[in-house]
Amino acid sequence: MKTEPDVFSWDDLELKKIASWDGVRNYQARNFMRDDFKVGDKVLFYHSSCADPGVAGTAEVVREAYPDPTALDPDSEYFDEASRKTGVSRWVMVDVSPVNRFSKLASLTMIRENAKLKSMALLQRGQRLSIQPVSAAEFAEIEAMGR
DNA sequence: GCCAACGTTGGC
DNA sequence: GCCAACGTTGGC
Repeated sequence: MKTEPDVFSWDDLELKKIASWDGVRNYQARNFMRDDFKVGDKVLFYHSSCADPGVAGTAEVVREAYPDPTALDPDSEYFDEASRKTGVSRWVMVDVSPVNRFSKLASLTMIRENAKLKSMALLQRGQRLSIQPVSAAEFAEIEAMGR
C-alpha cells in the first residue's frame, strides 16, 4: 500500500498502532482490499510522492474490508457525492498495524535494480494504483533489503 | 514544476 | 457506447 509520508508516514503508523486505511477512491484498489485483504496478511508500506520513495516497513491487516465512512462525510476531503446519494458508502477501508520497521528504506531505486523484482506491479509502466498485489517471493526479497 | 500515463466524467 | 476533456498520480 502506498502513502504520501507528508500525509501519513511509517512513523505515524507506529504512533497510531492501528490505522484505518480510508480515502481509497479507485475501484481496482478498492477491490484488492475488499477481495484479497485477510486478517494477518502482510503488506508493504510504501512512501510515494516524496524525496525518497520506497518501502519503509511492513504492516499487517488487523481488520478486513468495511465501509469507509469518510465517503458520506461532507466535511471530509474524501467525500463522495455518489455515495451520499445512495446513503451507502461505495468505498471500503481496512485496518492495518505496523509489524517490521525497516532499518533502511528499501528504495524505489534499489527495487528497480533488483533483477528478482523486475516483474513487480510497482515497477510496471504507468502503474499508479495505491493498493497493489505483491507475491510472497517479492515480499521476502524486499523485506531482506530493509534489514 | 514538468509531464507521461491513466481513470473518470459527461455530452452526444 | 464512444471519446474528448479533464483531473490525478507520482517520479524526476
